[in-house]
Amino acid sequence: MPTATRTLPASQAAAIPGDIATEKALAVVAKALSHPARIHIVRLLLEKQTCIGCDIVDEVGLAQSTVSEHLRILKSAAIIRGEIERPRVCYSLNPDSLLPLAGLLNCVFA
Amino acid sequence: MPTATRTLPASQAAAIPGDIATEKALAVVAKALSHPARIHIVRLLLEKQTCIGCDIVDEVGLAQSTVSEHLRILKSAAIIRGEIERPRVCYSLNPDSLLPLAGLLNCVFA
DNA sequence: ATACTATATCGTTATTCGACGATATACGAT
DNA sequence: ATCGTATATCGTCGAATAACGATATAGTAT
Repeated sequence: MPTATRTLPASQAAAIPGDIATEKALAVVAKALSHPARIHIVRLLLEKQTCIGCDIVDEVGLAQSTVSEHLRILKSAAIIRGEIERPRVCYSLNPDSLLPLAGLLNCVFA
Repeated sequence: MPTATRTLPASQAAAIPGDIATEKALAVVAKALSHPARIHIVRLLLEKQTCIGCDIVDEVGLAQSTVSEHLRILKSAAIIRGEIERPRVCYSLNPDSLLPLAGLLNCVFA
């Protein structure tokens, strides 16, 4: 996971992203983050880098099927990735998915 | 973990926010941003600093009652404020409300 | 083969959301 | 007092969400 080349300032300093497609994309990411359990999962992956599903279930404290659904939602927004290691799945963050939203928020504080 | 102390507003740099209350608060802000029309409104206010409601209605292109509801949702998350100037309301961003979410996202890129 | 583990999917239920038109409110102007 | 403007609220409807238990899937171990 090479972090050296992440270009935060460049992508953020730019103009406020304006087109409809971008707004929809931002809304999709925000919606994926719009539940406490999913925030919890993101925070967990931020701390641990990677985590297998069953540990996430324990940590979140909801039914396995419910957590699986939250993971599916995060995956469908590309916020996390799941690498299959049967019978487990090893989850990790995909920071790129958060860049547009981070960019918008940084515009607020620019 | 993240070692970062980028110099944005000081309140962002800290550790990953952990407690349940914070997670709920983050989810509330994310949910308020989880609709394209509301992203549009935020972006608009970012560009224009302030904007009266009827101009937002024109810009967003949904029914007045629908836009009013979106404004209500943004207001209830404290993302925007509405200053009454009868018969208008002058809306503006409240950046403070976005700090926690911006902080979390910045942790991702730290 | 059988059993166990981890995960995903299905079916159901209650709740919330998003959109709209219609109506209410509050003010300034005529 | 009536009209016009800007905004908020109400009522409704269909769609989406969140939660769960039950079940299916796919691998590993015995």
